[in-house]
Amino acid sequence: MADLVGEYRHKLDAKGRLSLPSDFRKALSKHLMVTISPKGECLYVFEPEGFSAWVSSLFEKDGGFKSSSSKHVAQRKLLNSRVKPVELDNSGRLGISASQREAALLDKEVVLVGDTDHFEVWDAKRWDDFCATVDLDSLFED
Amino acid sequence: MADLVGEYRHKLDAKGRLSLPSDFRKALSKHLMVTISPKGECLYVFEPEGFSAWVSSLFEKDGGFKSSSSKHVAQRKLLNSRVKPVELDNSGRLGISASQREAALLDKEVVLVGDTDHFEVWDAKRWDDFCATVDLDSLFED
DNA sequence: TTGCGAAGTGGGACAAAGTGGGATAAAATA
DNA sequence: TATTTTATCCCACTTTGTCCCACTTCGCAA
Repeated sequence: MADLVGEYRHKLDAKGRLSLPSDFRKALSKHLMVTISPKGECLYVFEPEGFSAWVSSLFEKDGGFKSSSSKHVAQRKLLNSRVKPVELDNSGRLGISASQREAALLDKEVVLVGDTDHFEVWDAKRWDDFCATVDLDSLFED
Repeated sequence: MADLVGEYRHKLDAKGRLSLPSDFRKALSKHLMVTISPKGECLYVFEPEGFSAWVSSLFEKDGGFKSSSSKHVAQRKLLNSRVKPVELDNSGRLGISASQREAALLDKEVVLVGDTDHFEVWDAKRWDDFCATVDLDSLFED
């Protein structure tokens, strides 16, 4: 699979359609999974296998504990309920449902952010605010 | 079989009919099995094979204990008594009996939740309450 | 600069999905 | 049997999504 990187500022049209950067389009298949990020601040877009792998990875941290506990069953159910399969149209756009747009507060101006195995869709202003909170300088201090 | 995911808000009409999301309809046959969830908080909808597999799976956890014990016989009997076969009508809707509607406290506003091999039917408010109790943040703590 | 193709955007026309309700047939009650 | 009730079938309305085409912008090359 791909290695998605970069930030792209695109527009969501009146019908909720979002055209992907051509780099993303080349790296991904036409079948994608869109889900609300766990904290609800943006949307994640995966390929189907990537989504499954991501969910699984969330449950492997507790040292191999299998998903039998009722807490994990509920978490898994919620994660699965929030994902929606979508297909790209003939112009390479994906339709984002009204409920998902609302959940991530997406307006017209959005930012697509590559993050290795998936990309994220942010409201432009929200993304700018997020960037402002990240302190890169501390990486270079001694 | 299918891989049912996603959350869909639909309405139960005055006759107790429920239209399925087209994604579910594509993934399932017209013959379905509706049963009250063990805890009674919603309905489960399976394909016939899926229902059988689910019941069987419930009895495999006790470390290979076969269903010979009278307790298991009774449990199996009860589970089978609570399931009702239904067929989709020509518009892709399934009729939910009055008794099952009551059991799961289904009113007009319901939520269909995909969960891999089956989907669940929740009263909308009840589902929202359930979601609110699930803590996803703990999956991301270290 | 001009021409060309690819990328991003917008919108109209049509089809499908979800919903509601009336008419008819089957079942239940008296 | 007559009457009420329940369920099934069919049609219709409204909304949403899909498909297709067109316009614009940008970059690259002749």
